[in-house]
Amino acid sequence: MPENQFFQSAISVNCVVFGFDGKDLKLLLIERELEPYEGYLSLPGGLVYPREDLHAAASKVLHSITGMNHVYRAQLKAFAATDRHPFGRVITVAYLCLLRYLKADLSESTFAKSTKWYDVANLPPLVFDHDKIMKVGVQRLRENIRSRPMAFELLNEKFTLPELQLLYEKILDKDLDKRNFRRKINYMDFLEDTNEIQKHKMYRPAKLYSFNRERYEDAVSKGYVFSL
Amino acid sequence: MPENQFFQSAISVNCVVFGFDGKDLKLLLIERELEPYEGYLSLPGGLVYPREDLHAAASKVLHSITGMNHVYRAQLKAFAATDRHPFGRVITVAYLCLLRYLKADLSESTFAKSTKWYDVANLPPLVFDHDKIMKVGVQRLRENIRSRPMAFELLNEKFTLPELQLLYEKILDKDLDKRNFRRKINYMDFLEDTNEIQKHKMYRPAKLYSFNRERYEDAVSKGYVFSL
DNA sequence: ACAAAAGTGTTGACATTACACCCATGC
DNA sequence: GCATGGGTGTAATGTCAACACTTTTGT
Repeated sequence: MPENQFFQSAISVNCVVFGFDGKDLKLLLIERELEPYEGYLSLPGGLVYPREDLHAAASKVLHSITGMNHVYRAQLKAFAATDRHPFGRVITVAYLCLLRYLKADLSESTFAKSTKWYDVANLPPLVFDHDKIMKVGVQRLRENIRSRPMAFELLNEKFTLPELQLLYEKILDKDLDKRNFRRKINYMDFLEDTNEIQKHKMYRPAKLYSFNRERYEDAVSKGYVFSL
Repeated sequence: MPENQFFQSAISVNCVVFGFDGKDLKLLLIERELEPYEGYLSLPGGLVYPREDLHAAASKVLHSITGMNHVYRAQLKAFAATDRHPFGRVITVAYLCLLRYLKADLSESTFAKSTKWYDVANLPPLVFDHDKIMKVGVQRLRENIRSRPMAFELLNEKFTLPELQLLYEKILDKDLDKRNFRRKINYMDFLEDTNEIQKHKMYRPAKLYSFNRERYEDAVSKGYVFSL
């Protein structure tokens, strides 16, 4: 017998969505189309239906604003301050999401007035407690990027080592030594030289590499631990 | 205007409570006094009142079963499978809790038939998805114990180095080298020799140390990172 | 004096840092 | 041929792992 005072909360998901445009780390934000705070900037998210799974709800949000499926997402943290939402008790579970910047189609978004990428280094204020959520997301990304192969989710399937290094530098907010960085890369035999090179550059083009997930998983099962 | 179909969920907290008896890593479990699953073993927890904060709810649970306040607790993860509770949609936020084994008074518990410590290495089955939650807790403890000063929450204010080392060995489930372990300890000047020694031992007694949190925080603010 | 666990340093292997020049391309 | 960023090795330093004996206590 449910005690009714308890079954009166709502559950939502919010996505801290990172992208990389080749120069800066970006965060995907929407201009809210619904009350409360219509027109203000917010993390993408939505209420979770009574019979809906959280991962599925996060996927739905991501699909609706980017047109993409199977995007990397990991649970970040639950935020449940009693006063975080004006309509009542809404507990939100935040997800850390990574996707390939260029593949996101931001035009077909249905529940936002606009969906845009913003520089993580220079973010506008957000509604509710989304500033706090975003900060936890940035910190988690920073903590995990060196011990997990997350960066490859943000780059194209084929990427160059200068791109990879710059991404690490932007996330960690510090410069890395090119030769030391590349030495570590060379130990990773799941990073494959595609024998292709970049085109349309005004200077020496870089080699293109790809991340072979099967070989990575195989190495992990043999005790390998990622470290960059 | 709230859409009512959304405001029908309940929020609960569950605590993965670790202790250390000097020999083995322990988990605190209760025998449920309420339906569903009355009499079965479960993580301590409870529903969160509409105007109650999650941290406060976790504190309340911990106080009610141990008589202790100000116990270490950190949010672990939210669990929200649609079918995890027979009475309806109940999202639970799990907390990782650490406390001093001997200080817990398990006699005065009000909402459980019994509250007992169980060996983490040899646990009975638990209700709902609590097995899964417990496993995430054990894994998180393992991941974090080397990079955060968490072990001192599990030991008495004054502890010996053999105790500390054994605790690490139980959590990491591997033997550590005594001399290498102690060398790292010696670098930590926030671990203070109390100039006292153990008593009532049939062999050479060990020195007692204490963790000076102020000095630790001070070192952290100067860029120190804990590592053991 | 014996049993049991506490306490103590050195060495070699490995990983990390610092550092400067030549190379390939488009214009 | 020049401007631009891509690509490459080595030496010094710091960190980590392996290893055995002496000390202190209670009985």
